[in-house]
Amino acid sequence: MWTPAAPDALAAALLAWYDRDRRLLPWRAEPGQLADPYRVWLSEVMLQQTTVAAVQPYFTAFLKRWPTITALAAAPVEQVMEAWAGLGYYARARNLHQCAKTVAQWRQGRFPDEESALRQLPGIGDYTAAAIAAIAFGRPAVVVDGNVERVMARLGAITEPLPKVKPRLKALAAQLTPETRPGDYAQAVMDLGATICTPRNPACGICPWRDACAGRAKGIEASLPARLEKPERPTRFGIAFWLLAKDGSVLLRRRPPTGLLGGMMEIPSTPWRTEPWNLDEAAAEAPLAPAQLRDGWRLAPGAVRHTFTHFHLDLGVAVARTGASPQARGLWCPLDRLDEHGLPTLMRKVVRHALAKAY
DNA sequence: TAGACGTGGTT
DNA sequence: TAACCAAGTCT
Repeated sequence: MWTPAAPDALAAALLAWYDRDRRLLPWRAEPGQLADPYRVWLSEVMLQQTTVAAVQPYFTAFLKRWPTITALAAAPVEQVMEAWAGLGYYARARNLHQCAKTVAQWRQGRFPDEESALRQLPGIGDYTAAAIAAIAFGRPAVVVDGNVERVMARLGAITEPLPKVKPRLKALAAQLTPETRPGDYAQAVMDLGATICTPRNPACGICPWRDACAGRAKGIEASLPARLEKPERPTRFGIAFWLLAKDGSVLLRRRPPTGLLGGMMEIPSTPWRTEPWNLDEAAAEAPLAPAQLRDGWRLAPGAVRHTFTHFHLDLGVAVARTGASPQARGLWCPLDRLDEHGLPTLMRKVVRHALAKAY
């Protein structure tokens, strides 16, 4: 296995680059300082599989609304879900709130300062536990995210594919992790991956590790890390029901607490299945029986296309009107108050489609 | 353990 | 345009 000739020198070079070129982000402390654990935790959870640009406004809004972990713990989970709407991976919001309650109730609002204890909290896995231990508590934890995996694969010219090669990449990362300023070091490697050692067109010419990089020396850096082929994404079909009451409100419903878009509000719809639906067949799944509708269901032209991690969704929108606001499983919501429910992006697309095509 | 789990920017 | 993939975790 390839090993760096002088790991200490590499870490030092990276820290020097970081001190000069680091990005200014609202959750970061000054170089050499430890950051507030609450901010570190909140930002790291938001940053899971999510870009810095997407996270920034949410981080600011959360911190303003819930300045401490105790305040967050005291909030109803529905409000946390609503504030998270649009960020994706909604189990994170539920776990975030559960974690806040646990730390507030059992630890007086103070996070554990060790990786192993952090790892026990909901929503905190290997990466996040190491990141909090390093960045908020100065522990020399080995922080490995997608950036670090890419940087290590290139630095060591490691060509075996992910995910099998993860342990090797972590072992290399461990060799390089310094005892001094481990939090700054962790953020520096991730910054390096995000800004220089990028997935495509890495800027090797300005990389502080260019002279040590075995991948660059072999000219194979752009192809690393290798990955196993992913199965292709199937397409699923559904029909959403845009049901308008006489007073102009529409019917919403809350999804089950776990699973896809778990706990979020939605426009009711048929199940999402592999076969397309025809309107008559779909109407049997509607939240209101045909007898209670003024006319029948009418299919709006076009459809909403949305891509999830593991499938494409083709969602038609059926429209109908009804009398007053009859009993239905769900919540009648005035059109101008839809925002207050924190609809996930897919459901915002359905709203936009209905408003554009159905009036 | 491999699949479920969102979204938006980039190419 | 469609594929790729980003500061992962959970089951």
